[in-house]
Amino acid sequence: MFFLKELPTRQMIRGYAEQYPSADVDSVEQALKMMRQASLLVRRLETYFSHHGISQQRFLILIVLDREPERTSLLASEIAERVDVSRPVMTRTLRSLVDEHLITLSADTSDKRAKQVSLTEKGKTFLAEILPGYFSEIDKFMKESAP
Amino acid sequence: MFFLKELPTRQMIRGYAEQYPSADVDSVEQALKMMRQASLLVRRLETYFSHHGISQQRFLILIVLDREPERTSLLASEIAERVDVSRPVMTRTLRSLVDEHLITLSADTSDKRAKQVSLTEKGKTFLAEILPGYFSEIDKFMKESAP
DNA sequence: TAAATATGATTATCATGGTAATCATATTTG
DNA sequence: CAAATATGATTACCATGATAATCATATTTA
Repeated sequence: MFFLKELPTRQMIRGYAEQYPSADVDSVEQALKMMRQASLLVRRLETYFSHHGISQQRFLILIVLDREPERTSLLASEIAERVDVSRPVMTRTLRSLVDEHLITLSADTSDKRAKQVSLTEKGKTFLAEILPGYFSEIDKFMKESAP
Repeated sequence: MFFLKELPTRQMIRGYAEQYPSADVDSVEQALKMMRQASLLVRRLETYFSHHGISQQRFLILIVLDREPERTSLLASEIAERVDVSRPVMTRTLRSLVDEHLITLSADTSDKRAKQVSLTEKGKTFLAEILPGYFSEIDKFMKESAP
């Protein structure tokens, strides 16, 4: 992440922009601000999650499973693709969710390599409990940092 | 980080917003987009840095040292404060920068606990080499993701 | 000033991100 | 159809974030 408090000055960006005339000082400055803001929000949300014994990554997996109305399960690789995280990370994170009984894994009937992942009832309930607070944390953050 | 590809739908956010009327659907949606965008940019920059044998964190330390015109060194704790990262992370990262001869550490004369951190000539040169590419990566990213 | 508290840095430990390599099974292709 | 290739999942290993505890030294306070 990117927590730098004092961003590079416009002056400094301009100095480098001179060497690379295509670089737009405003858009670089905007990008740096965006990374800082997003990092602060992620940190805030991680704190929220930690108070509920979960993490952003585990939360996103639950969300992705819950959001699939026409399917009762997804492959681990499908979740990794949607959450956009590497498969080894997925393997590890799914294990921790199984340990907490928030999801279950089952063998795929047509592909012996694959694993189907489903939300448990506990997982659904838990998600429903923490989601309002999640949105409310985001909302609070945005109101605080508004100009 | 936050890489979720398909963000929660407005519909879904609205559902939770109903329970928490203070939550503004637009600002929540904007926040989710911001986290995703920033995460993608951070990932892009980490790739850039890895091609140069450095990391975002190590880079930011060099930047902070370089940006202090009236001082030749900063305390480790001052850098941690500016980069907004925990001190144990700072200790570890400074060690790797020393190993690569990009900074030097020296004892503080007035406080025996403290360590002064300075950029080496190699550190200054290296920073000057990678900075233009850094800004240009950001600029490219912003142009790509512009509407 | 002696005791209590605070601070700079570090160590130990844990969580979570990544890539490379591997295993098992599917799929494609010669 | 056998060999080559691709894919789902995992293991091993490394980087980087955090907190708690510790050590040494400063500073405050009783």
